[in-house]
Amino acid sequence: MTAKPTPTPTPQSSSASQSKSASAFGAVSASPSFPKLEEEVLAFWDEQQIYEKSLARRADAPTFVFFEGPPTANGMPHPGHCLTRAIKDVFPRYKTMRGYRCERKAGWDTHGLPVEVEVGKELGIHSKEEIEAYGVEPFIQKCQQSVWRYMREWETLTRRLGFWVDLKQAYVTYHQSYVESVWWSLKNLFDRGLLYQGHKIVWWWAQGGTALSAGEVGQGYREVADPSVYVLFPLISSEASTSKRSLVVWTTTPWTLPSNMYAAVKSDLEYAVVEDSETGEQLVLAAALVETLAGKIKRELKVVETVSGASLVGQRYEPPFSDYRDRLSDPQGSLKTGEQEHLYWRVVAADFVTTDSGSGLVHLAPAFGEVDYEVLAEERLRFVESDRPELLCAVGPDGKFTDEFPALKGEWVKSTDKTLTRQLRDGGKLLHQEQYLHDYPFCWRADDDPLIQYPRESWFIRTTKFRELMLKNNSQIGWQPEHIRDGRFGNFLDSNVDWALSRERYWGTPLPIWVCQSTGRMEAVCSYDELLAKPDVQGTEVWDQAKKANPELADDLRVHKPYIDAVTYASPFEPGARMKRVTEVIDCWYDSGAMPFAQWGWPHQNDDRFAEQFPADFISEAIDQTRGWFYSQLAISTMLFGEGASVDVSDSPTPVAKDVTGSALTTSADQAYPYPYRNCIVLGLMLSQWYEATPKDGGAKIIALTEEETAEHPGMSFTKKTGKMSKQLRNYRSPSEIFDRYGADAMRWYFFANQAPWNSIIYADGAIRDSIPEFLLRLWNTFSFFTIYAEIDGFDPTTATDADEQLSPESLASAPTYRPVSERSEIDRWVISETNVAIDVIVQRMDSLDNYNACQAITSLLDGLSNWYVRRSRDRYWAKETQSQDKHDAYWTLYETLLQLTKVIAPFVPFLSEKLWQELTRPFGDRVLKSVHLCDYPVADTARIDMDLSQSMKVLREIASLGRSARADAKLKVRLPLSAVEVILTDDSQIAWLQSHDSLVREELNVKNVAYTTDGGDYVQYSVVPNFKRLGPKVGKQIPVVKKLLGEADGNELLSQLQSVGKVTLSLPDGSELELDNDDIEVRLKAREGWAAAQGPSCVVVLNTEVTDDLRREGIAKDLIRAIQSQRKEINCDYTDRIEVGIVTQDAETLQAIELHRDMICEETLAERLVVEALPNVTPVEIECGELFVAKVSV
RNA sequence: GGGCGUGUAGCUCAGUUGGUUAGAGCGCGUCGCUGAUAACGACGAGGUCCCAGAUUCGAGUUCUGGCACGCCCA
Repeated sequence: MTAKPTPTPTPQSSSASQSKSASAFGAVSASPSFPKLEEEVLAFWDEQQIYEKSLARRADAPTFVFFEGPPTANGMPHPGHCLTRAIKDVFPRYKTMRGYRCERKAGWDTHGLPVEVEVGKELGIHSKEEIEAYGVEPFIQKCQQSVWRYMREWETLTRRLGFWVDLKQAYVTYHQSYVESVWWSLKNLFDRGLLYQGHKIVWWWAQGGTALSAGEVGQGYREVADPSVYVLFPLISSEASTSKRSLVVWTTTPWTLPSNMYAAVKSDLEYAVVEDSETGEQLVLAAALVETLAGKIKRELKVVETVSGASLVGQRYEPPFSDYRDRLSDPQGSLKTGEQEHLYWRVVAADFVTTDSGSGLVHLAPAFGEVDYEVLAEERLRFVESDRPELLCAVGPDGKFTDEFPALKGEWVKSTDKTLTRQLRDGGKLLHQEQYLHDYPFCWRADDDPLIQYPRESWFIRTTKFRELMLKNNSQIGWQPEHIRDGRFGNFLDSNVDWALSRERYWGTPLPIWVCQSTGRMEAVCSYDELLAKPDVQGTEVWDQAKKANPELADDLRVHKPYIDAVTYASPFEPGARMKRVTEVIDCWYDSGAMPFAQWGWPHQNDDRFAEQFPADFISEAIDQTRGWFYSQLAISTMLFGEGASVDVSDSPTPVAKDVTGSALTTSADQAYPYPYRNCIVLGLMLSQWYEATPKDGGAKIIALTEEETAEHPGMSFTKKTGKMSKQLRNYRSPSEIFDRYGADAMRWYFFANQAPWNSIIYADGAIRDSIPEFLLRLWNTFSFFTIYAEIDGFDPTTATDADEQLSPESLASAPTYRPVSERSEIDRWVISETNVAIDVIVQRMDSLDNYNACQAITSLLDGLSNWYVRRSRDRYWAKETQSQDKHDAYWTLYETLLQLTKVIAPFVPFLSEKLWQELTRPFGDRVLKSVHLCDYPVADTARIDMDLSQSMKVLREIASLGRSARADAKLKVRLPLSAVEVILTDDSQIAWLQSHDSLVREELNVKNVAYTTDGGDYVQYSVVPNFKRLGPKVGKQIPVVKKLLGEADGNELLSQLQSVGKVTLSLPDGSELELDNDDIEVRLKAREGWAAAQGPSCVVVLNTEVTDDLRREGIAKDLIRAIQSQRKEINCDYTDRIEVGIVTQDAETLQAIELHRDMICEETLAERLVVEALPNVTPVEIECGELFVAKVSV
């Protein structure tokens, strides 16, 4: 093994001969503060407008279209938002470097109930009445202001994370131009007959006076105990003789009983008439539930007869509360068949009735249940139009009983269960009562308010008409992961129902429909100007006055409530009548879905921008957006621009949008599917991981985010938890704190490199911290190593006079010291080959939107560079001769590789890469691009890829690894030289190459000689196994036999047969013979017992364990060198400081070692003098064999 | 109740078209290195691939049925 030379040259020669470039790279901190570095980079980007420049460079390039799904800036961002924004950043950055123009327009979702709730909290008000009392005008003004409250937080996060997006040009959903785009689209739908009004049973927040979307309802489910009552509905018998008989009807919502209309059975279910042993009454219920009920009421129920459900249908009963019956007197109506039937209080058939719980008879109050309502709808169809049953509803929109149920008028229904139950009991109509645990929705913003189902008049979009088109669209979208297409999203589209569009709220896009106050006929309006152009417009002064009173008022508010409601005009449908707007605003999901065109204010403006920026090539959000933004976008775009849209338009009887605006609507219908986004990465949800302890005194829970933090609470026992991030629990670190502690790159890298993005990610604080040494610091160390020696040796890349502004590898070739790669050493060619292989993989993966595997390739490249290339090349940088070609090669190779790597990682860790770029290109000054983000992404140079070399090096690394393993087993430390190792391989294909490049192995393993052979009979046992992949298809069922035969045969024998004849022949039990060639079988090695050996997949490494005196003394010398080097550091020697060394020892062999290896010791440690006595005025350190004195020599 | 997804080492996760020795990082243990050093490296231990069936010469991978968890919807 060659001695490890010291860093050279001397300080004098260094500064003298290389003064020009010696400071070229500058000093690099060994332990950088990444957060601080990132702040500097941010300032640099701002100052130099790098983002703007990166776009400008691609002004004429093909587009890569990205849509920003607008976040609702209605709360503080948490780590989950960082993931979304990081993914949204990495691909546009990558595509930009790959030569595309990728604009990134930010956007904000500003409308909706969440904002209203937030403002309500601030004002201390809750219900719609309170808002009305406060005043709609000041209320929506507050809403508009509130939206900006968290915006700064979001902008700070966005910037600090390095998410490049144009915040200055952000689209905002309440802006007039945006609202008018939405109006245009709604008018289009209206004119095509796709907007209609209907009844809908909705989940209703009575206190807030609004319906909640399915998503909102879903957020509020929690388990509660509700009363479960079995109520008797006495049947009205036509035969007076039969004894009293009642239906047993079950419900968990007693408050709906006053509005009862029917009782439902299932036709094909068996029902039993039983006699109550106690009262003698006859009860009707599902036969399957008789025993259960008997158990509950602890009475015997004797079955009198059984009947089918169908036979019960049509029987009439007395409703549990008689108010309606008293008032309506149990009317009859004419069926379409001509017969008469009672409108209410009959048994009807319904498929949803089960015997899972209850009694098999279900109370129907169609006002308060969607399925109940459907039954009513069917019933109505049986009657002639003038005689249909009305919807009975004794509850007002405020959730309180109305005049229809005078007994409890004005009472909040959910608190009347007890009273009602008592009344039933008093009336002898309550058979049984118990508590029932089930999930029930509450208002997600007002925890204490249970929701009720309630009928509302609502506007719908006929999306069901577009189901097939949406599915077709969906089928063409590149979903990541793919199962979204046919799974969650596909199923959702499959079961599409019409979009309930309207909201009876205040802060939202107003529904642009005006109604004739006389005829009720309607028309839609697509812009404010169109409205103003209507005949005899009145009411605009309301806005004018508000603006006059408060000039600060945003002009955008004029298209909002209440101002827009004041605007009326003359009805085109009847002379003298006025047109007045409907009162509703729309679902803010519609706003977000309109974003592809509304962000440009299209079609009222920006035809060209829209044409160019639609559809998107790439969008990404978390999986909760499946029914949100992913759907709203797809639905709206399909309806407006999809196949057949223009046909619908031309068929429309009323003037359509394109005539009003002059914009061509049909551009889209020509475009190919898919709409409106081609690719979508669906991110998993982010969970948190933390440690939790509950104090014994029952105080508040203590939350620790890392294991270390738990130590701050001695005596507490913490349990590790994984779950949702919770604002209340504060079980996650705020993004800004993460940035301050670890930096944005650390977080980004963790997100990109640790799991496929669609998995739910468990955010663990420690995991982000860990990504620093794993990747960032390792890269930094490699870079720092380079600068230290480049500095010392005065490596000057600017001698490449033709270097281009991106320092591409080709252009560096102009340097006089630059040799073609093919002429450089194996290890240089290897690392360059590996780099190009990695680039090839990374580009492929990133083009497929696969950041995870791209990062894997980066990690393994960095590992090769740091743990093999640099480690094995250190001697070359330390070599004395500063101008040797080998040294030049080493620098150029490392420099190039670092440059390439810097570009490769730029989209992932934009800060660190920027810093590296600045440092690496510093010698070139203004000749190179200011930012790595302005560079082109590297492209693999296939000419530099050498797969054979790559394969051989892999074996070499395996040999080194096995050698170390064998040393460890034999307890022979690496510092002790050994005379030889023998490497036994299965075949000779790589021996020649290995032999000619064995210095790496000799150095790595600290051995004098390496021998390679395929003939290792003494050391190893051979065994032969089938190559299943190849033989499987060939011999099929014989495989187990072949395997057995090969296993039983003598491996060494088979091998020699194979080597001499090129094949082996097996005699199978069935008498046939099977010939196997080299590729059909696989030779395996196993080290024999008794040798210091280790085996790997392709070879066995055997150590010669004989330690001669010479070897032992050399080992001692190396131990001494180590001790001296360590002491050099201890006394703060500079790299090039000279020292003198004294060693005091009684050990004769150590003294011999010193004499024998004096030169090597001095050379390696830069010792000018080495004596075997104490040095005066120097504090000694203990070493194994005595005392060591090291002192700096003053110059 | 329905849909979708997940289940692999102590932890967090990979695992391409089925191929017989299931991988990485962290953590742990042992050792090494000591001028890339508040770092780093090597080696090692650690697995019933959730369970049960089926298909197949061969299943972590395909199919069926369970179980557990998560999300979405009722």
